[in-house]
Amino acid sequence: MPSRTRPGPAADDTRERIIDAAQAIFARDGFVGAKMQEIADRVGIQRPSLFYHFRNKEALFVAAHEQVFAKIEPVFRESLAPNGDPFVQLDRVSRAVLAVVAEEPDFARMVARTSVDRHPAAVKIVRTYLQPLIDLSVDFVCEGQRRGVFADIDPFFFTLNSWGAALMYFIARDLLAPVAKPTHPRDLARFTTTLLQMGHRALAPNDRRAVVSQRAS
Amino acid sequence: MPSRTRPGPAADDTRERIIDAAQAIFARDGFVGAKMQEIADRVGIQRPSLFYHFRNKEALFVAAHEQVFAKIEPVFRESLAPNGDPFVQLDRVSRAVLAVVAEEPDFARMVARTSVDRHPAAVKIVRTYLQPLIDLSVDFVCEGQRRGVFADIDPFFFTLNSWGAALMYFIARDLLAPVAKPTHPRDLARFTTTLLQMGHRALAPNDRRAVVSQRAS
DNA sequence: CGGCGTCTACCTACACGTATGTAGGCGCTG
DNA sequence: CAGCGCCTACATACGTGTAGGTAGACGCCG
Repeated sequence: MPSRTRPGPAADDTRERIIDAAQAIFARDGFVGAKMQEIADRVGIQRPSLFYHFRNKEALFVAAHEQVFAKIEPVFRESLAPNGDPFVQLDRVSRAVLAVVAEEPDFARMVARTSVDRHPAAVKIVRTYLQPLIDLSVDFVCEGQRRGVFADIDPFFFTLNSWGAALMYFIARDLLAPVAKPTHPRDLARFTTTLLQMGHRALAPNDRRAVVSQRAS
Repeated sequence: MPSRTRPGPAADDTRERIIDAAQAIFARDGFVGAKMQEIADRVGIQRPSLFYHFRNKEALFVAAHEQVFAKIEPVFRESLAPNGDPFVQLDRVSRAVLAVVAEEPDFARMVARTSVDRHPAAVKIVRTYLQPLIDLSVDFVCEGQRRGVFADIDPFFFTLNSWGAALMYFIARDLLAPVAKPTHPRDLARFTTTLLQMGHRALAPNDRRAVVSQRAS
């Protein structure tokens, strides 16, 4: 437990460096793919020393994810704070999350990985840290729908759609287009937000005829 | 290679069943996470028998993905065939892909996994099978932009955004909401298409004022 | 103030489980 | 009887976690 009375001066630093290294490795390789040896190498210590700081691989996995979600959660929660105009909230959360993710691309990969992985360790992370954020999103959409501002589509689907759209870019970018020009996060936020806003406006309860006519064609 | 002169009556069937099982396991666990033992169990044969049909794990991995992309690729390519109205193409490809994916959820997970995984085996799959589809999407957006129909945003970003939005639902659905009511693929396609259409219309070169005014607020 | 015990942080060496891939045998079927 | 398809048994490699040891910092106490 972190409630150590007087931790050695260097030890605390090492613990931090282990978590940082673990984040990068786990983000890239997932729980099973990640090797403790590589994490140790990156920190510059011997592998068994990791077990001095963390009980086992899963404990390190949890610690690494805890740190990531601890950074994302407040940003997310504040952006979705009640505001009056759901579209303003949508705009805020899109920009805020993209800003965080843009400077720490590992974040996006970790979130994506835990979503895809069915390994018990990953599932536990999702249940504990990701699910609440998803719920928050879903509640937000529901509230917007209750007020008749958002379209009457499955809020859960809408939420996942949005998350997928936002995350995919950072996940696949360096793999698929190593030389792609780095789009500024501001522009990404602009497009994503606009996309979602327009989608919702188009499907909003009080203006649904456009969609119906499209489907009829 | 599948060019076997006269495969025994049962052998060919077994090979098929191995690939089917492998698809499910690889989709769930990725290359490293998947265990040959579990694949063999599911087929109902002993593990070493897998090596009679496939040289090694990676060969099976490739075969499983080959089959998936072989089903998706033509659907995708035909939907994006030149048509005149890019929005019609957008609509077609969205519906077509979602229809395929809806009846074979493993497809979505395999595509997502290979995108996230950095394992050499997965990277090779992406390079060989996924990259061409991505390129096709990017070309489609570029063509739409050249004609002034689509907004002038990074086509690569737009493509990944769309893929992410479409895939995420099927990836995370059963994990995050085991009891969510099953939305009909038709409705998903409707929402996704409309979202993208509206986003593009809103950002289209000849009507960009709406966006600018939104950003100014 | 110097010697002692102890704690931290790390090391080397190893035990153990598990996963892939191979060697060789056996039965069925054309 | 030949060979396909599958089996049992095994070789080998790798990855986690443990046992136990060591160097140095620090408090303490005679």
